[in-house]
Amino acid sequence: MVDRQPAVESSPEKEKSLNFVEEIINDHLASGRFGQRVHTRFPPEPNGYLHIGHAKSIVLNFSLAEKYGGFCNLRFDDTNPSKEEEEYVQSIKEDIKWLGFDWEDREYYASDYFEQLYEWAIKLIKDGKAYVCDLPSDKAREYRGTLTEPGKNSPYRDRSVEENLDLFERMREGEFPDGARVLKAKIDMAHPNFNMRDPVMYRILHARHHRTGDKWCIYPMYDFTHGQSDSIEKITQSICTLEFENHRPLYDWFCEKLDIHHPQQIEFARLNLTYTVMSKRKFLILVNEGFVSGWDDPRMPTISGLRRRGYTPESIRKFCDYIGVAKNNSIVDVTILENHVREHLNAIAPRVMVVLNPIKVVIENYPEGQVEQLSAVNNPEDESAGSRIVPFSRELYIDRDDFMEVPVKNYFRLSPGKEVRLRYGYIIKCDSVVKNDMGEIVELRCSYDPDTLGKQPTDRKVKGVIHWVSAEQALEAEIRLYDRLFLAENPDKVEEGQDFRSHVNPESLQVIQHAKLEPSLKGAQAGERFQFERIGYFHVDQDSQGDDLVFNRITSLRDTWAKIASRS
RNA sequence: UCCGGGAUCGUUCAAUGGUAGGACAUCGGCUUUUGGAGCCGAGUAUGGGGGUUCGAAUCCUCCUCCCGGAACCA
Repeated sequence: MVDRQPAVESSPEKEKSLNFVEEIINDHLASGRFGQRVHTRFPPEPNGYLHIGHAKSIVLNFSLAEKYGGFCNLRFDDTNPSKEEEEYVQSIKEDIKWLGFDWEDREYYASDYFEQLYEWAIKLIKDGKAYVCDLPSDKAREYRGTLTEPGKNSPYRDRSVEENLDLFERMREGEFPDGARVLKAKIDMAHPNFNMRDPVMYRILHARHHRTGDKWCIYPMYDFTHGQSDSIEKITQSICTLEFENHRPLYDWFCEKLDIHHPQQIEFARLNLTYTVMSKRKFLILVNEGFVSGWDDPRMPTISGLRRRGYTPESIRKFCDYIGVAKNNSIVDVTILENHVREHLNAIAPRVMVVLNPIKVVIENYPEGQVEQLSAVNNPEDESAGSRIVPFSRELYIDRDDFMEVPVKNYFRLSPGKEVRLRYGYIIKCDSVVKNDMGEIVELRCSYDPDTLGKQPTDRKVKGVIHWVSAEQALEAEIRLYDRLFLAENPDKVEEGQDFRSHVNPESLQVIQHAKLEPSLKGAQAGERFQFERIGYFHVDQDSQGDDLVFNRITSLRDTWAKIASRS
């Protein structure tokens, strides 16, 4: 494979400091350990959906390859047929593509290496470095020793090479039931690192594999697969998470004993986020017990959940880049993620006016039947986004939050006798309040100042600006207001006898059925994102059917007023 | 308890023997037809003790705390 040109150097005056992985790579480059090559890989097990934590690894591996002009492979670590499925392969590929990365033709599967792995196992047996062990798993556990006591040698440890070869071949032939025998590496039962106490290389598993079918009934373990797969693919830096640190000596042992290309394993801290959980097991509980609607529920930190929520791939990539890579366990504040999507959407999302919780406004001095077409800017951050027309008429809707019968201090929206600016429109004044028998406000009677369209009155200052929708032309839609799934910063921190379930936010989803939308939203397509002015960013959900639109709240706008109001 | 890691503002990442810095969060101000966005400013950190050095977050040493490890999972 030819090397690519490194990505264009960023401006030298703004030199970004290197993370520890880049420092290691630079050392390798300087020493020439792998020539001048950088070749990484992202190695998911196809046994679940990808989440934001995987995104960190994906971004790291692919970006490093790009930065150094190398390559990044996609390799499925599919050595456990009892847990893996084709469905997951597809979703993983889709998620990586959506994030914006391309593995080109380098899509590999550990299962493609099974034959080579088998031959390498034979070699180790012949070299006296592996043996077939008949100890059942519970016995094997006893022989392994404990944290403080060394293990002891299996009684099968000194079988002859011939016997081992014979037994291992018969394991492959399917002569023995699951669990009857394993192939182990002969290392050191007294090693302080458990992974070196004669680790299992192969187990018997009469299970159908999603790619190799029934060809095999013995499957290699992770430790006997991963390093060699890296080796076969001529990987240079094999980047994984911290929990594999203890496996590195074994990774190195196999490469050495097999005398094959030997990549450098480098471990980094996985991503943790506040107010969420990040494990397949917990996702499964959330889905199975109905806390969420599925793996792609917009509250889930899965890639598919974030996608459905409306997050942009750019913002996720930028976030991953921003949080950096290090070895200390950290919990990243989820607001940092939210800020990244806000920042991106602020630049690209068209603005529209939507009233979530409508209250009718009648402008009594505005002619009945008259409709004015007002011009509204699509995106103040992007002049090229142009403008659109919004109809204005005698009857409108405004949000309930934008009116207070008895205003609190510093409230500068609408209240009796007070004025407010209708965004892109006129200044109106609330003259009276209409209530029903229950005392609930059903309507506001107002008057408008015709001389305030596009200009500020000279005799007074009107500070408040609110959004609105013309009643007759309004569209209706379902709006799903998503909030964080957990109320606790760390959902796993619980009282005795409880678990993360007890921290689930019962109000993480609030559905609004008949929100009022400005008519320009007609024809909005699933996947489009908008800023509802003064409210937040919203994504047209796939549940939308033609004119029956469904919007997901991606994230709210920063709400300074809410902050002030909640303080008092 | 054994082995392997880790410890810097509230959070996260820098500073690689030479003024501890940025971002987010917080607080204050300016500006604004989004209480949005933007702009300006403020406060807050080297886990602890010893040592080396003119000088230590950085090197040495002892201690403390946190994380991971005893699947025929990855």
